[in-house]
Amino acid sequence: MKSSSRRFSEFFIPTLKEVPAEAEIISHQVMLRTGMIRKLAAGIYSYLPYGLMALKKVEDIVREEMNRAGAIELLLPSVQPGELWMESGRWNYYGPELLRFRDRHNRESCLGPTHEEVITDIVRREIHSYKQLPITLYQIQTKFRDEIRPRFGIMRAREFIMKDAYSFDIDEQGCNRSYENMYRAYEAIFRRCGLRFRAVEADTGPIGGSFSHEFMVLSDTGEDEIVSCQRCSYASNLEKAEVVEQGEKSSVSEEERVFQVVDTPEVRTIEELTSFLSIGPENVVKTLIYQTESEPIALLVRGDHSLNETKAKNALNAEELTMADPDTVLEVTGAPMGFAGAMGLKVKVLADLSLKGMKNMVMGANEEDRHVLNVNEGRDFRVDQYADLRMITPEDPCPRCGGSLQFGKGIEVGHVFKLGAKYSNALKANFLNEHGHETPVIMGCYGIGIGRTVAAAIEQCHDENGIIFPISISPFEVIILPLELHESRVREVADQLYGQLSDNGLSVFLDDRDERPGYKFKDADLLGTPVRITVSTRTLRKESVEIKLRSSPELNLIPLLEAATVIRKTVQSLYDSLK
RNA sequence: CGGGGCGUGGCGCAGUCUGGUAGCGCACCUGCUUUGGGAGCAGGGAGUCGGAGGUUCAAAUCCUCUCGCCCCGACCA
Repeated sequence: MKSSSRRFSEFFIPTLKEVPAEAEIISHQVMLRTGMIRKLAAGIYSYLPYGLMALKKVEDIVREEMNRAGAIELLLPSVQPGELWMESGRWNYYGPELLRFRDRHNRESCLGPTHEEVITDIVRREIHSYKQLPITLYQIQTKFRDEIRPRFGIMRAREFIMKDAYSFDIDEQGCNRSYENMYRAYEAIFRRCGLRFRAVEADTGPIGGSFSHEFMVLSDTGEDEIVSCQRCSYASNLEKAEVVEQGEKSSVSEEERVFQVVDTPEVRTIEELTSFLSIGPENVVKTLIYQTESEPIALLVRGDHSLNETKAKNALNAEELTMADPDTVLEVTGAPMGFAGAMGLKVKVLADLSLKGMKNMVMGANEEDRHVLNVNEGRDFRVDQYADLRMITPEDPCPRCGGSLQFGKGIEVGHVFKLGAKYSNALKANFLNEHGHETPVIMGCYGIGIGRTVAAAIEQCHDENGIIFPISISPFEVIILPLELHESRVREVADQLYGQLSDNGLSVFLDDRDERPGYKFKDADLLGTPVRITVSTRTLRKESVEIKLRSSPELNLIPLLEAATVIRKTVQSLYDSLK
């Protein structure tokens, strides 16, 4: 008998009737109610048996697809020496998210939030020749990131399980192939998990690297905003989405009018300004004073646009970018916040492309309670550099094909990066190429949040009664509910079916608790097992059992003699639908 | 870290303003009845009221400090 089959009475699934107050989103609520997880501390969870089973289902799919793609599994330590992080330069860069401590010998250590350093260390020690490349290594392991604010249960925990893979190639072309290969494996993985997802272009963040895609599960509870093209396959994280400036703006051909200062008492925001002056926000230049790690700078965007800090950071090549505090604003502009303008600024000025050539704009006068009208670049202020600095809007066209864009939310469950030689250079992971030259290995890295994938699946597949598991990640494939345990025939048939299906390799959950029918139905719905079999005196009167899919309200009777076969086929067809 | 909120049997909450025997629903245990959508009756067990200090004849309740958790923001796979 397959060991994954279980009897409720001999298993441990502590279900909850009421929703714990701490849970906000559906997946968190339902994972607590089904007894999948329990919280130990903020962002730290115990996985109870039912939750662990779901995690393992996802892990198994990930392993199969990674192995199929030629990746090789290993397991790296979670405690890592600080030394290695100092060598890569991330000891200082990573910040408080990296949980650091000293061991008894007073050696700096940390809990691994990711494993580029460790894996690169292995490769630098063991790989010396192009003949050993390419290679892709992966692990499924617990990570720790000391998040400022963990939330949504397992969705954004401090301790979490992640599959991380790292590819090593002799050159860029090879790395691109490895990247492609992983990208395709990811598509296969999430498809098999029964998820509606989209791969989007993304910023690389602190992991670094040259380009990257995020795999987003489409869900309104997602924390990331994504845009996708309705016509072509373009999809992107909102913060990464390029804006293509199209055509000439109406005001570009205008005559430059006479510069004019106006009194605007207590008018600070764009809304206040546009209603005070009765103009449209597109005629206003927003002057934002920011602070990088080295200097204050001014960023200009149009009044109806918002600044994309990621783009600004990249355009400036800055490591840090934060809104300047009121004192800095006063120092740079000579005015309190709300009246900043670009005229006469000593700091570097970057402007969004949409402002290029715009005439007779309105901006702050760098003087309290004053704005200026008819401001023109060149004549009245200077721009050091034009760049794509703003957030894309629903009015903007697709940067690839010009089609219209759709905005939505997503949960990031996977991320693939092309790292290039960032870590191999820092850690001197070199090999000898076929010409005998020492060359850095070219790396890629690829993560999947295992727990987050389970949570995202629940977020996407549920109804008011509980989970509707895609069969591929459901802890059990079939749940059997014998309704009247005191009836020996009911119990016998249920037991027999349980044994028979289990022997056939199905994972079956037998609810053999002496509970009333309603209670069992509710729990079965909560747990979300795809196929439900009910055995009762009523069904046995017709020498049948009842079959119902969790995903459909339809009830059907199947004759006892055919039951096992029909159930097997039903399960199989559910798997087939995920291919 | 800034703003807001909450800590009272396992879970969900009332009681705190106005100090005076610690309560309700669910869950749990025993018995009987009940059995197709979270049963009924009867009986029962279970709480340092987050912690420390203080005020008071008397503190869940008032004061001070502290810890934990949740939400919003900044941050982030």
